Amino acid sequence: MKKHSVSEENYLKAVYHLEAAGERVLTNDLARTLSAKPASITDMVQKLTEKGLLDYQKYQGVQLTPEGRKQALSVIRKHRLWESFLVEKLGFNWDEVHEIAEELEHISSKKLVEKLDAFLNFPKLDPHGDPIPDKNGKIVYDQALVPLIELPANQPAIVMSVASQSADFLELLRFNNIVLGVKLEVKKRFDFDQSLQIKIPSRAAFTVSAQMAQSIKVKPVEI
Amino acid sequence: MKKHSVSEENYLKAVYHLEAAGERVLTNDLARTLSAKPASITDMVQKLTEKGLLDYQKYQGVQLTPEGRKQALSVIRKHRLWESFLVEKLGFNWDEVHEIAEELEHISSKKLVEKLDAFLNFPKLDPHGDPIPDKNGKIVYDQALVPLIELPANQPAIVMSVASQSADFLELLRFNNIVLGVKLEVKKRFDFDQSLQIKIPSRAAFTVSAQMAQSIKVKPVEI
DNA sequence: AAATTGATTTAGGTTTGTCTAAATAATTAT
DNA sequence: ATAATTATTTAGACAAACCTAAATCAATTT
Repeated sequence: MKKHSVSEENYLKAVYHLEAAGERVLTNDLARTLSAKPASITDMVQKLTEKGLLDYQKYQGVQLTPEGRKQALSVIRKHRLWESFLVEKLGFNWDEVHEIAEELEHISSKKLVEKLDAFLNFPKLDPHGDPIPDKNGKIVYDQALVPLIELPANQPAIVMSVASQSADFLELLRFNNIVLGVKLEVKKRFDFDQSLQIKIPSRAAFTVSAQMAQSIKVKPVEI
Repeated sequence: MKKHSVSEENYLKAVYHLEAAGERVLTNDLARTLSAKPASITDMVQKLTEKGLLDYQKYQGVQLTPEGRKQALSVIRKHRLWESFLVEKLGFNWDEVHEIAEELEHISSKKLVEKLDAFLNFPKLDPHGDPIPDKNGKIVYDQALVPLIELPANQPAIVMSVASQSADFLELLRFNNIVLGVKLEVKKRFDFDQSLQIKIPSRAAFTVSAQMAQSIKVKPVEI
């Protein structure tokens, strides 16, 4: 288990996240998420395939090998632990930690990660509600989570997680005072643009776009 | 105030540490501390001179410019704050934090550094007894420190700082149970090899080499 | 089935930070 | 003062990770 460059780690992480959406990951998708040109992606995935971390086939995109997935999960583990540290211990807001964690996740010391984990009391979720893989890469998803867009009307639910870390998205969340743990209900859905009217107890109702509602994960609760 | 590459930061740091010893810093000295070939040093110091961080003159070595010194101190500040964090909060031993801090010192967020500083309660010294520059690069040296080798016999003193982070050096310190804050006296000096016999209260006396005694900084105390 | 469009790959180039080998300057010893 | 030694610089090369432009493959439309 040697160490990889920052770039290599970012490629593995990107493939991991894109794979979640389904089948093989295409060059162009990687180009978009990594902000690089498709030609550069081809170079790099070939290199990572030679190292046994990806399985690449011309024109057919890539897949993580078991070893590649293990590496990706290790980076994601570090990212989420550092985010937890920044919020829990240093008092950052949850919408300003992603960029910093993008740097911290590449610090290599294994011992550091384990000590950090212990210092944080072995958290299961990061500040955005995403699960933190354990040291063996095991990751526990909450099966009960659904995107807000799929929540039936008048079914109370708790906001558990958000599926994007983009600054624009988090800004809008904050504008609407949506934080993890808040309880809400869908009051109305507008077929025209799929937008939803949302009610949070003791606040005025407001609407969110379909795009927003897609990225907010909630857990329905008993009535 | 733009950001610099990891390599550039390491060059500035190396020049800063070597400058402490006296006048201009020579290519070969940098080659040694940075583990690079002299030819590579020449290239890089030329580049840093063009950026206004170093003042380089052919065959005459380099000096930090005010801007270069400011950058170097910023990196050193981060290094020492992270070392403090690793020891104080994560429970590392002082002899295992240097390598990790070499990576952490290059994390760029200014806000992170200030929050970390506050979290640690604005420490003045790092775990090795070295002063931590403040956010303006101001650094307070304890004028009363002398190398153990210069301590007169039978003059009690407190170990305040060590002038090397090498693993071999720290291992030997540990072997002799020398930690920061410990009180000791020189009992005898052997002219043959300049080695010293040291006594620490309630422990058997032991000897240290001149090389060791050079790197241990102590503060004499009243009798 | 041919043509157009879009995705992907290839070929060749750039920058950063390193290297080796050869040339030159500075220093030290004779 | 000259020779030998050591330090430094120059020149040319290389790997990593990116780029642009051109070529090729795949998918879709007509």
